[in-house]
Amino acid sequence: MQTEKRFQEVSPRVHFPDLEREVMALWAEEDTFRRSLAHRRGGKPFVFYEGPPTANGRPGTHHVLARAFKDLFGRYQTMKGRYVERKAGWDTHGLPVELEVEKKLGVSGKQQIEDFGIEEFNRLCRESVYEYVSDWRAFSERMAFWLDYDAAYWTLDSDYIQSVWWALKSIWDRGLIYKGFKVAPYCPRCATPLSSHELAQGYEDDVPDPSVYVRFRLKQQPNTFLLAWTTTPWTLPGNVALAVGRDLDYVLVQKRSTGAGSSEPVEKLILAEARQELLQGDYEVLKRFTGQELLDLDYEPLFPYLPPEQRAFYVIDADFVSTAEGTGVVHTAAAYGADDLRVCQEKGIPIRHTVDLRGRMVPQVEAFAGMFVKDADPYIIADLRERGLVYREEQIRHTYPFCWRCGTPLIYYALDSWYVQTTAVKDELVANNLAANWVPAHVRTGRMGDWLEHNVDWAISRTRYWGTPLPFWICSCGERRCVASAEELGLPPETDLHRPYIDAVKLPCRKCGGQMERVPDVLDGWFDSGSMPFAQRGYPRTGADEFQQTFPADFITEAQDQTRGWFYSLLAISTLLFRQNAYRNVICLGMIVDDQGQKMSKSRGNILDPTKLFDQFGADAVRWHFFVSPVGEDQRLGPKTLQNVVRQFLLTLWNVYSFFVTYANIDGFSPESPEVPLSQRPVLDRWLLSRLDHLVETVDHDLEHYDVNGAARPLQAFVEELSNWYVRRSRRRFWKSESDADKLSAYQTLYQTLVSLSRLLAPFLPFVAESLHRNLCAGASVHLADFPTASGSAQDAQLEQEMAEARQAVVEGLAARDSARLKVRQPLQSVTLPGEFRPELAAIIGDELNVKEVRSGPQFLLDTEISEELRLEGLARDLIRRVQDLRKQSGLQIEDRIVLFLAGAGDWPQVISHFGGVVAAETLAREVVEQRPPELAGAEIGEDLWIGLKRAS
RNA sequence: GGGCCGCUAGCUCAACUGGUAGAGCGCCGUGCUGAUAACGCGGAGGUACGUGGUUCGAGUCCACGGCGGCCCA
Repeated sequence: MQTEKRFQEVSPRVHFPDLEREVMALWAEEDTFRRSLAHRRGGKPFVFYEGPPTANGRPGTHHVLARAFKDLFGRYQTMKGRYVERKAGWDTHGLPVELEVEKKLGVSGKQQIEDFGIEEFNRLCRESVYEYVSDWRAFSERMAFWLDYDAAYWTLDSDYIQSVWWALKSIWDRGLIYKGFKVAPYCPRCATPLSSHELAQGYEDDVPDPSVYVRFRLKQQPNTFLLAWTTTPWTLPGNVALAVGRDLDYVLVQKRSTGAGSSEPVEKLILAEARQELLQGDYEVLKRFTGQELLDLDYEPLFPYLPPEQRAFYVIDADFVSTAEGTGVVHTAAAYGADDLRVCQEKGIPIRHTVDLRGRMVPQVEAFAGMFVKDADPYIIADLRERGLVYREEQIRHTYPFCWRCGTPLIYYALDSWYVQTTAVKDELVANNLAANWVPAHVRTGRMGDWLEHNVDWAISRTRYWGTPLPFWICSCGERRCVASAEELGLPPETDLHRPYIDAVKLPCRKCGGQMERVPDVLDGWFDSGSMPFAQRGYPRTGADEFQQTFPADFITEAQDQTRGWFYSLLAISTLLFRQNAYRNVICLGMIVDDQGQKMSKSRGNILDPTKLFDQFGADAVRWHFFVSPVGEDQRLGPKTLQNVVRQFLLTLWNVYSFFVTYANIDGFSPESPEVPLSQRPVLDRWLLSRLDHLVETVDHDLEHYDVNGAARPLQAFVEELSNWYVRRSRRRFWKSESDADKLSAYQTLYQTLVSLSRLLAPFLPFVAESLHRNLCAGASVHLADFPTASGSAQDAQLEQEMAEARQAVVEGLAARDSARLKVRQPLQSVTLPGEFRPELAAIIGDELNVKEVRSGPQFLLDTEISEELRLEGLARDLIRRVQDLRKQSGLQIEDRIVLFLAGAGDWPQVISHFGGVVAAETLAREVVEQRPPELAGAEIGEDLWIGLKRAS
């Protein structure tokens, strides 16, 4: 072996964030990502779809989770030889962007936006999107998420929009797009529906509202009334039905007569048996029955304002009826409740408004026309009271939503909405979902399957400004048309297709020759992102080949809140257009919660800033934490957890590596040295290589099957074994003076292990693995390397088993020493172990336990007798220990040779004469001199011994 | 109100299909160290969210309830 340093010196004290920045610089300089792509060009594609983050707001720690998983498989499959195109994408449309611009402008609500001007408003929305993109890119690069940003797709591009239009047109042509109503929380002052996100911001507790129990007279039994309850009397003029539960129990009751004589017939009331407590007075139950018997009974409308076009004003069955509150008979106003609307649509009951878009009663509701809904409440109650239809009235306090902008009480209101009739393909959706491999498996039939079982039509329109404009044109004659491209409108393909420009485009009506106008709504942003498999190619106008080669995806991953989001929109659109799912494998990740298990939110102030985590612990540490934590479950994350990852795993790995480099340089180890055949390597090496081969097998298999925990946890366990058993047991082999086959075998084994390990770890820890690999492999990037493959031939299950038994024997031996209060430095004569150990393992056991002989016998027995010879040897080992300390204190290098000076009395001369050679060998002393030179500092050990040393020249 | 997931040591989490509850961190004692931000051995620490049930046997299967998370209503 030569003495030149083959490997760059590695400090055991490493600062991972700094290391990562150095690696990033290297990647930038060498363009490693592109080279990794070019390297595999022509390989079988592995198709990954990037679920586009909303380019609005800064990245959070939950984004690290998803991006770590995305990156893991991209790198792994690349190393397996696949070509993994990783096209970035940006979700650029939607309400969050609009709200941000509203905030910037200090305007709120649709009226103010329109006053401000849609053109300028949308221009600012577009601008706002670009502001965050550089943040996102820097963040992603910092965590080593390799993605092709230069080829990113943008949902706001004209090409993208036209692909989406084409998709809508295809669905339109199948007859699966229709216009209907959708009930949404609505602010009558702002004249706008609110998203669930906005809704959540405006709830107030203890809001007073009227609570009214109303009599509905049965047509066939004018003396019998159904009792129904409402807290929104303004919806009563819109009543069209009463809902009961088919299987709930009801009673017919009558007040006990207080005496004879009254000629007035006594009224009978119907309500749920469980709700009788609300009755005022002494009632007797005349009859009990289930809701089934009430179905189809007609009742008298409370008001005459809605002459029915079809059957209405009768008792219907509904699954949402409960007896938790109210009467078990639910007043149903088709246009003012989501349940109401749904059940009326199912029953064919007509849906008509009694309230206009400003929240005022329409003219047809004569007595209350023009009143604001909340103002109309007392008048409506009074009207009913006068007619004897109010059974009971009071006030309640409950939680009620208000507009987060203006404080106006919200109402639930049916608005025109465009739908995709996904229920028409429900069976296909279910089947296509079942064809996908879900991780964790339960999501497939659980969360996702359940959602599909309860599938409702997809409301795709939004009455907003910044989004893909709906390509629907309507004529006053009723003719409707869907457009699939700019060309169809006579516009160049690169035209900005956003509002307001598109609003100005009128089309001639093919039917009546009149002018068709565009439906002013924009598209639900989920339709944008769910269209990405083809829209990112501009398909079908462009990119047909690329699309066909990259559909469906082999793999996607996002967090579980995407079940109803992207996971669904991809599935729904692909099913409608291509009759299959858009992805084959999907990992559904959990949410990030703080170390208290609470959701992270700005208002709680428990948000973890990922860049701070990267600066403190490094991105690899954060990534690794996610890979070993249970996939698909909530992830608790705090600084302590990450500190643990660094100390326990990353530093352990690093120190093994640093150890290797230190000694390999001292010894001039060359990776090209002729290989010691496996069969000739010592047992420890054969054991490690067997473990390694098993590890390769496990990691490869589990990554192939998307089992990230299954791959990461054994890696962590291996590093622990490597450090705390293999290296610990092998240290002497590395730093002994002679260069023999044993030493070479140790170097070759550890080198081979570290190289394989760095390749195994590359997808998980791209920075650390790169740093190791480059130094070990003459500057070659690990991300251009092949993933290790298990040979099988190195595996020796028998040996692994025996080693496990040997380690167990060591554990027991050390425990026995401890309870006999015999410190380990004191040699003992023998230990007797049950079972046979091959000599090499027996030697290891003897060394660990510091005993001269390892015998086999019927049971465990530690010989605790200390002979004079053993006692002196124990002193010798004390001496060695002292000298080593002094070496270290004196700042000597590990390989420095010394001259050792000893001056001792009592036992020491005898120790030196018996064991001086051993002491010299262990402490790298060229000579041992029994004198105390006055110029040497040295150290007094107890009363009888002085030691000193100097570097040998 | 509904669906899914989780609840195991102070904390973070394991335990293949039912078979004596484990690890890491933290704590205490001790040993070892040219062994690293260490490592070894020993110890303290558990009514497994609760209640019922199935079973020779339940952390594991079933039912009901509680708490947390996500989604839907």
